[in-house]
This record gives sequence, structure tokens and C-alpha cells, in this order.
Amino acid sequence: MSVSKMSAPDVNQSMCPSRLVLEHVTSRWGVLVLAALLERSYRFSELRRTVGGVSEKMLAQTLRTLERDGFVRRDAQAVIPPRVDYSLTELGREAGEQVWGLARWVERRMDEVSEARRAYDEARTS
Amino acid sequence: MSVSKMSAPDVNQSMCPSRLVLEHVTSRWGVLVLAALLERSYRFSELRRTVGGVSEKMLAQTLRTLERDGFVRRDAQAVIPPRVDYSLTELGREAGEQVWGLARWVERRMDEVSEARRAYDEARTS
DNA sequence: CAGTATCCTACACGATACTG
DNA sequence: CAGTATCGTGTAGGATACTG
Repeated sequence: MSVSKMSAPDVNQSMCPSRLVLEHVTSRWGVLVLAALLERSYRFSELRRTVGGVSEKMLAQTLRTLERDGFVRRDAQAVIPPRVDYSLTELGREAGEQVWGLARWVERRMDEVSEARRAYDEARTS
Repeated sequence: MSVSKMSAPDVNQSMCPSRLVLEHVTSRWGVLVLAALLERSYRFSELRRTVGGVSEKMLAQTLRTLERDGFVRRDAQAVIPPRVDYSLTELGREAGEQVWGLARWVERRMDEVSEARRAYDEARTS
């Protein structure tokens, strides 16, 4: 019902479990959540405001995925109104530093990328 | 026609152009293409077989995007049958090393991630 | 060989409403 | 406050056929 006709034998991420983790930490909101938590711990709504533009659904999903992977620690206090704090585990801190490092590398090289694009686009607009 | 109602003021990647580049290099096929080209240059079909499971469409698209960003050099020889070689630029080599470094970090920590997942899943199956 | 063009589907994601 | 449940849509990406 879903594989339809089975394209290749090993395809799909099934071939490489780490591919999924890579996707989790480099996902649109994953990067930003890790970056935010690298600074300090946050509560849910606080994190939502800080990251900016993320829907409740996606933030919850991202946090759950990262928690399950062992990157984020969820600390729920049994008070009313509820209070839940999110922070990085040691593993998560390392992950955050890695992706943040990559993100910063991209930013540092952004000028060269822009120039490459300009050249590329111009070459076919002529 | 596409923004519908405008959710947030700065949202969408428009706020951060480097976010797009990050997506290009960490994309499903982007990572694998960069990793392959880190070894040596490849021809189109050769690369397709090496990466494994990628459709012609996606490989072409990935290569074009990476070329436009200045990471991949496309060398087309005017012979018959056509011969096109793809290789990394210096910028692309750096990018490849960065993402490959991240990918390897994930692999190194994969056991810890698996254990975290096991613990997480067990805690709610009980 | 090295692609492009077309069609089609699954799912990622956002919006909204609701709950403990 | 901190989420879940549900619905609707855009688009990433696969299959296939065709071209220079």
C-alpha cells in the first residue's frame, strides 16, 4: 500500500540509520532548537518565541525527536500551570556544537556562495 | 497566491539565506554526492551508481544546485557520446569535509543514540 | 551518455481547535 | 501553560518517457 513497486533493494534510509539522525539535527527546526538550547534551557513557549516562526506542532515534534535521540532533556514539573524545561544533554551539546559549527562555516562562506550564484546565473542569462 | 495569510513577519528562509545553503549540503542526496566527490571526480551515471538509489532527476537537480552554489565543478566535453565530469571546487571540498565530519560524528555516537531511543521507547511501552 | 519533461503520490508542515 | 488531534495544502522526490 505504500511501497507500490519497490524501487531499489537497499534504498530508503533503512540502509543507514545514522542518516535519520543527521536529518533530525540538520532539520529546519532542529538546527535552531539546538542552537537556542546551546545558550541555556528554555520552556516550551519561550523556545517557541525565541526560535520564531515555528508552529506548536513542529516544535513539539522536533523536541520529541531530539529527546528520543538523547540530545534533549525534558524536565516536567508537576505544578499548575504546568512548567516544562528543555535543555541539552551532554550528547546534545556536542551535536549542537557540530551543527552550529557547520552553520557558522556556511555563513562565513556565504559571500563566496553568493558570488558563485551570480556568476552561474549570469552565464545563462546572457 | 502562495503566502496565503502571512504567518510571521520574518519567517520563511528569507530571513536567512545561509539556511538554504545549509539545506543544500545536508540534503538527502547532497551529503552523499559531496562525500563521493570527496574521493575523486565522477561522471554522471557513474555517480548515480555510486550513490545508489538516486533518481536521474534528483541527481541532476542536486548537482545543479551544488554547482550553482559554487561547490561542484561541471566539466562537459564536446564529444560523442557526451562526457561530463563532476568534481569539487576548493569551496566544495571544504563543504564536503564539514558535512562529512558531521556525518562521521553522528556515526561515532550512533550507539549512544540507539541506547537513548531504546530507553525512551521502553519508558512509554511499560 | 547525459540529461530534460511530465505526471503523480506521499508526506512535511502550517493553521486551527481542543484538552489536562 | 504545554501540549495533542485533525485537517488541508505545497512540494520533495520517484517512475517513466523522451531528446541532443
